[in-house]
Amino acid sequence: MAKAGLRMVYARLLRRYGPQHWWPGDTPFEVMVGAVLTQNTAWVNVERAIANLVEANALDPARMAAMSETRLGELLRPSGYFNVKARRLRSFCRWYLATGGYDRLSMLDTDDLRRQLLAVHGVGPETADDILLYAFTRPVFVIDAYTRRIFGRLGMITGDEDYETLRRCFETGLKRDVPLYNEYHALIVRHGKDVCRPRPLCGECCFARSACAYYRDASNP
DNA sequence: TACCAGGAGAAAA
DNA sequence: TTTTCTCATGGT
Repeated sequence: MAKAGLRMVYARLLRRYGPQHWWPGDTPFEVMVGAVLTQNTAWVNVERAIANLVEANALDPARMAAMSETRLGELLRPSGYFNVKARRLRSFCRWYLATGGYDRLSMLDTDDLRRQLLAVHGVGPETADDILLYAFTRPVFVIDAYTRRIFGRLGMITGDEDYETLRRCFETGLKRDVPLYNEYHALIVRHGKDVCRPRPLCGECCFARSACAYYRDASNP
């Protein structure tokens, strides 16, 4: 993928939306919990589930690991897939405690930490990379559905490449820079929510053609 | 009413 | 190995 194209899209997204100040979460552990809960789920519903955890004084790896899946599922209900996510979060918390928590995990190199995350039940490539970038501040580019849709419509990718292929595309096309990866992914999500929807909701973005007319038209901000 | 949302794992082909 | 199915609440 053309490096100039990647830089151009970033510059235009940043100019249009400004810094997004991601990830919403007060602690690295809360970021990790949010990364699991947001799987195929709107963030507003994740916030409700996290609020339930805080209210129950359960936003803690030891307490979540000790809680029954049924009880944890009740707290996670607003985020959807609550039975699935209760099991995944308990698996994650058991792993997190067994490995010694944040300080010990921070000592691992990025590749090793990524391999360990991917071995946890319920942590796939996107969730692992969310955690690496936003909780451990590692230079890993997160690929999500918005990334595929936006860059597919721009004609820069086909959109059906496998995850690792796309991650390499972005990481080799951009300098290894945590603040850049952080902001770029946040802007992609913002633009995806804003105008680059699955179906046309406004005239700003072309949904009928393979390329995105919005970014082809240099007069747009 | 139908679609969509910051995926992942299991089952089926 | 690749594709399809399942999980679920809440907003638009």
